[in-house]
Amino acid sequence: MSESFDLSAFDESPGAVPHVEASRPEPPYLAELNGAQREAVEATEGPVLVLAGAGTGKTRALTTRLAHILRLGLARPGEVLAVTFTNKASREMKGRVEDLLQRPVESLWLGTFHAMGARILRRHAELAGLTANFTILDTDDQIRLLKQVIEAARIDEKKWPARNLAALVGRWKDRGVGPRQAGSDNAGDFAFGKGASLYAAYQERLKSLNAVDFGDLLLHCLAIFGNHADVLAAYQRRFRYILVDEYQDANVAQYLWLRLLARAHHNICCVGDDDQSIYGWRGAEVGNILRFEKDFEGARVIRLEQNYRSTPHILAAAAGLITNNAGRLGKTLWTEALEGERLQVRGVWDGEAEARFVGEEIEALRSQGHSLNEMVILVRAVFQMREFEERFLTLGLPYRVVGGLRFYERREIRDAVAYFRAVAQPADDLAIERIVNVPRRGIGSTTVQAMHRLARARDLSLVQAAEELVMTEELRAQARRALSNFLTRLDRWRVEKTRLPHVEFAEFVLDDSGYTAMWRNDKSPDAPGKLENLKELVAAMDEFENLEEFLEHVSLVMENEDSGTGDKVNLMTLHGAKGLEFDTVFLPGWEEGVFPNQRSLDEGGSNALEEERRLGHVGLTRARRRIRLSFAASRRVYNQWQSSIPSRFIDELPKDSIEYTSEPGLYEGRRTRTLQEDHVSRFDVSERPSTGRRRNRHGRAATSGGLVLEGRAEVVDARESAGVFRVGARVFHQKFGYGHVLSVDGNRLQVAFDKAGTKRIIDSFVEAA
DNA sequence: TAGGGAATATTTTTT
DNA sequence: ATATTCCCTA
Repeated sequence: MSESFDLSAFDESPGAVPHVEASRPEPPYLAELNGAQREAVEATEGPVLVLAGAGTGKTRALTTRLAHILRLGLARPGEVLAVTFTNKASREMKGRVEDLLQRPVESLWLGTFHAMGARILRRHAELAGLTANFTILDTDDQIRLLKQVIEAARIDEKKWPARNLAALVGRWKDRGVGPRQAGSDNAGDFAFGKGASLYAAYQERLKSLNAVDFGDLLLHCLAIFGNHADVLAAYQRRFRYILVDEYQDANVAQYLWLRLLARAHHNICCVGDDDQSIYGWRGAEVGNILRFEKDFEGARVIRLEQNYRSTPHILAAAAGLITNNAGRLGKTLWTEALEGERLQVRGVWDGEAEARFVGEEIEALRSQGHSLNEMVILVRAVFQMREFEERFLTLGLPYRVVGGLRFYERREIRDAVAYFRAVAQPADDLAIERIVNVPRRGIGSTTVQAMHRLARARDLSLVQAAEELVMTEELRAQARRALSNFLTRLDRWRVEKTRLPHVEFAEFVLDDSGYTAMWRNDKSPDAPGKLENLKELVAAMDEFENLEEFLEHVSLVMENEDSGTGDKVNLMTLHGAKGLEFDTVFLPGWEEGVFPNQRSLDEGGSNALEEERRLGHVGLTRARRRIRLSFAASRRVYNQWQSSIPSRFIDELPKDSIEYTSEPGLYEGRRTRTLQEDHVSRFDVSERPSTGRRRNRHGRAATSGGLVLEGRAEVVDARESAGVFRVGARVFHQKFGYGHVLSVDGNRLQVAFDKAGTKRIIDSFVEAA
């Protein structure tokens, strides 16, 4: 990790590499591979493209290849570059390589594109106009900064929101387009063509803050490689072997980065699956995979098609779906597995019924001895998760949300990190701005604005400006005192940073600033959790050498903590599921508009539809044994009921591999006639007399009382039939937990919650406990 | 300056 | 419907 940059070190001849192991008999790991996998491992020299379908052992081939290269002594660990897209994937790869070699492997260049970009950039920061301790901004900081840039240009931020500009800049960066080239690029339709100049201004601001955003990690590398041939040459010589996972997800910037680095040795091996390209929206170019053979002459293409994961029915379903896409490289997955169950496709009335169905299925499987860890619910979008969470809570079914909001994105963590940044990096205005009045210390927006004005006028950092400001008469006495106190504190922290070990320093700053006290005094129900998270953050710091290393980790790697190790059902998005596998996969919400997602279709046309289909393909191929797919006839969106029609993707699944098990009554007795006929009319809500009433169900029905749903008794839940709660009744609330009713006034309850204090609640938000 | 209340957007996916 | 952000008043 801490090797210093030294050009001469790159030139060591491979003769220094020990060849002892090469003469040994065939390593045992090769025997475990099939022919194609083995070919992918042993073809170490020259460009190789491995087209690997889902479940064909692609990660195994890639990790074995890496281990093989090291074992044969073809390169030393420091001479291999292995890039992945996620931190998880790189952790896994490292672990598996070490398992194969049966020893720890250090100094490999193994990590995400962004982490590797950051590593290179830190060594040459000055070539990009930065210093080595530059800050990596996350999306949130980025948007706040862009907002300032927009306002500085006297553009109405309301008409031209910073997030739109962030998206535009992001797209430029994905394509490797710097602010200069952006001008000639016609995509600059932000604020009447001011996009490119705002982009330039933003880059200037970043430089003056000694900061970069995610895209810059690669873009700056590209610029350095372009302007400093010696630096590029050194890396080209260094990386004797390059391995790339999930190549179909590479954007243009990443592609250019790889192409430059691979130019000396051409020993590049990319593994990918064009059918699993699901990140087009953030700049991934399937085209990269298609042109590999052109870019690297004499490239060898190896196909991995034997699937070790799923049953034939599942593979048939996946194939049936994906063949509807045009322009594939084309692979045919096959398996030796036994036939297994057919896919269950179930139509339900609404989202609630869907959650109920999934819950029942899970409980049934569990009672047959299946582990919850082996079940997953894959949704298209996070908002779909809520219904399942609610259902699982009432059932008492343990679950974990994978992905959700990441640890680092939580407010308390961002605040704490901002404190550390403010101390460690004097020019980090964004960090200062974030914490200057958190907790409240009487430094309000008037004061901050004054700081900004002075900083801009004299080209100072915010802290420098503040230091000047307290010397003047500009602020009122009260504000001046407050600001001066803050500056004194900040100074003190800077001193402590050099004296204390970083963990103690962190504790000290959080306490001394009053930040922990702020949460301790906070009565809200999630305050204790925030304190927990802060503790966790500080504890996590222990694993790092110093504060700087920790800050790097936090911006690039920090993920949400493992949500427990127990036996739990998994809940995640389809995107989040890539690379994972489960015995049982639930695929809810296969309706037009939800999946394929309407917004996605609106933005991207037929390309987007194909990407949605690939997403479906990813979902289906996660399953080893069984799939339960469902769609609802109507769903509550915002506060309105919306009818929906089954996803066109359902029609694309081969009939022989499917079994329909829709809810009784849903098709008015015609449910054996199926989904292949015109489904629009079947789901036209106007045909369903109960619709109007259902619409009321979550609105006024509870108060008007006495509604009887003819023939639909099963959907009337306990809450309504019970009418009102009595004083003293135990109740449960989604957010506040358990409590008892203090008073009742129509549908309004006053509830004393065990943890969250006393609240006034509408009765429909609690349920009997 | 702080705090409450109104107005506003949110719901695609993320390194 | 809910969460955040913004604006106004005390």
